[in-house]
Amino acid sequence: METATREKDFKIQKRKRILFSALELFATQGYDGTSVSQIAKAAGISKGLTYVYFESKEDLLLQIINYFKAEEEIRLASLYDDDPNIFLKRLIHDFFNRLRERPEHIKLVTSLMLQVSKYKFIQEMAIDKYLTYFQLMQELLDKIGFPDSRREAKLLTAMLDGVAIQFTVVGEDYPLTETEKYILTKYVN
Amino acid sequence: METATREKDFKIQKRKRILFSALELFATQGYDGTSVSQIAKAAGISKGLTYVYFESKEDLLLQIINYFKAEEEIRLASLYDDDPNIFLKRLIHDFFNRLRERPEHIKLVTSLMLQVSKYKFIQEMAIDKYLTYFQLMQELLDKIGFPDSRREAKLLTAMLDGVAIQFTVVGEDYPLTETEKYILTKYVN
Amino acid sequence: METATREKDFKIQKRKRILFSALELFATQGYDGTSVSQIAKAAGISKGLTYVYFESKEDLLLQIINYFKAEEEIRLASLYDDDPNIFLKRLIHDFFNRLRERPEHIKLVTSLMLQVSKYKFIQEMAIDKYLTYFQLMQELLDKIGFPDSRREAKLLTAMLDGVAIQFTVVGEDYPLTETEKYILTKYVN
Amino acid sequence: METATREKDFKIQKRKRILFSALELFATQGYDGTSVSQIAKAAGISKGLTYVYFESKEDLLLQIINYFKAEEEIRLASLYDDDPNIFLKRLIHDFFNRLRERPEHIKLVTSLMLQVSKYKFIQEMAIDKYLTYFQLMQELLDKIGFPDSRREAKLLTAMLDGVAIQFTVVGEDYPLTETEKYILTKYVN
DNA sequence: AATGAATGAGGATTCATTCAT
DNA sequence: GATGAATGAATCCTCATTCAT
Repeated sequence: METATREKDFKIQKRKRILFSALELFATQGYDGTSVSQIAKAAGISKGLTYVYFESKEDLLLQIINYFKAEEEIRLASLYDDDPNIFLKRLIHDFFNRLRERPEHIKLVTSLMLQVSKYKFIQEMAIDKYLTYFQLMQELLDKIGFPDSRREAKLLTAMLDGVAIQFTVVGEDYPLTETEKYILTKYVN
Repeated sequence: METATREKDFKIQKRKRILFSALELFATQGYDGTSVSQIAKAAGISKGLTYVYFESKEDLLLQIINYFKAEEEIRLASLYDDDPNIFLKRLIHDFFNRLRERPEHIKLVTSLMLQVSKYKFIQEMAIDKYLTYFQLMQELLDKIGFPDSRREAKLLTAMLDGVAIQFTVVGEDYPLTETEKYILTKYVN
Repeated sequence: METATREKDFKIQKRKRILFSALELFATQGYDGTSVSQIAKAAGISKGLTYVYFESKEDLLLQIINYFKAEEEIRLASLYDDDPNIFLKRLIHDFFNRLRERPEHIKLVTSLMLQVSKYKFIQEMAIDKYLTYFQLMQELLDKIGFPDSRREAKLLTAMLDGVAIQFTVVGEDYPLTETEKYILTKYVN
Repeated sequence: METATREKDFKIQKRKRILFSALELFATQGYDGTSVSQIAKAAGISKGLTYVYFESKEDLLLQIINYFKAEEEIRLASLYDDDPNIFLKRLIHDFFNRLRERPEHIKLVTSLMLQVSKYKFIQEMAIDKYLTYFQLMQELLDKIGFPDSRREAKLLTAMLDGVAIQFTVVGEDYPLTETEKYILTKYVN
């Protein structure tokens, strides 16, 4: 039993190595610009083994998206607070934090949103993500007392997406912290 | 003379057909996800002819970017007004208008910004575009009397980029006109 | 009539320009390594016009070979002398002279000899050339009084082909004149 | 261990099959006149596999040349003898032997010498080969007691190159053995 | 006569995927 | 489980040749 568990863990670790290698490469070179060989090499395994863990290159992308979804659910739960001001503040802070620490994640999701027609699961993910955040933001802004919460939520979510793009373009020079603070002063009491 | 001119026009038209076919495909499928054959077919010509008008697939992308640049220069000039309120209003209106009428243009530019490392000319274009708009917006907001024009310009430009992404995701359902009006009320007197 | 003649001359001149351009390029880059566009550009005409003067790329090669044959016939006639010593001396001198002045001609013929299987007319040319020179040399060496004229003719012709190759490899540094003299001392009284 | 070794051998064998297929085709059709597909088919493998063993078509040619170099070094060493007469005799005999048994090898090297400008490694090979043989021959002729060893070495090496060309042209009918004997009587005691 | 636009086959190369070991 | 050899379709691009002007 013990051994079986350790082996299973081992398998899960390897799966993750492949997944994250793919994630990083997809984010920097694009899905079509990345080959399975590159992914395997980055993960330190053979090309063939990739197909033991994932059905295809497309499946790899699907699983990355699934990973994003699962991670997001956990993240959202961990950020929750009854006080809408605190919750919103945390949401915004978390966005900037990920931009600092896992820029590839946000970069990849953002660019996938622009390739919505490639696969159906991309479109679903994109719409799902859009709706989730939009509704959440609206609710929070509403509770906080914004007069036009619906429109404001739209702007706020757009703003965050836009910051991700600008950060990608400008890189290190982009004043993430400053922008974060400025947005907070506008939306959070 | 007449004939020569007509022929030249014909050539220019064909060049544009190829350019726009490529533009549309690059915007929807990505640069790497689009083959030269697809471009040629969309333009109604043979694969080989593409290479009479453009040196390579990369050159095609470069020429699209050059076209964007030239078009933008003209557009900016035509939108200019001494009154910063009017100028800004026009800028914002024009952005939404293009989103309505030439969504591929904005989609492509936006997605290229996320692939900044692919070619040097993409990076240059991205940084150039970012700086140009940021500075212009800041100047206008400054004249209009915004207290923190620098930070506000950053938000405004980010917001517009973000709207483009959301419009791509949601499509027809996205309330472009409403969002435009709402942004105008916030930034223009 | 006058005009017609001049026009005909003009045509012949243009034909020659194409032929020589092809000859030079075939010699330096090889037949397969040379494109019809390159030939046309080198001749200062359009691609299409090439096909007015020559049926195909293959035909161009065939005509070059025909040109070589015709030129050779004239050359041989002009070198003829009743005295075998003088005739042989002239033959050898002429070979070295062409190597100095028209290295491409010899280079091309030599390399075609190594591609004998490509087209039948290449093989015919090669065998014809080989036999012609071999028989001529043998006859002369015989008259001069060489004991084993047949074998010696074989060596002498091989020697000349080999000098062409070595000259191609070494270039300017190769002592053409010295080698010529040395060969003459061995074979001509 | 056993299995691994056998597999490695298998790989080396396959590599050699590709190399020799290319060698033969390059020799008969020229480098530019030969496609990678043809090579693959001749080697009994798929086009794609060629690129597992060789980086490119150019690399294939380079490796052929490297193979020639290595083989030549071994050959020269095995032919060596303190007696210059014996050494020279063996050198000449070996040349004719290869012409009989591996005509493609000599044909390819000879035709590459005429395409010296194509790749730098061709030029290097050609000059290296020329100098090596020229110096070796001169030294031997010198020891044997030829009065003008330098010039004579030049002629002898040229002669051999020329014989290769003539053999290519004439084929089976060319009297290799007779020519070999005749050359030997002239240069070896 | 002369051009060069246009075509489609073919060339070198890459790549997702499979499979024997 | 793990490898990487092997395949063949697809990619970018070139080129001989044709044809409308």
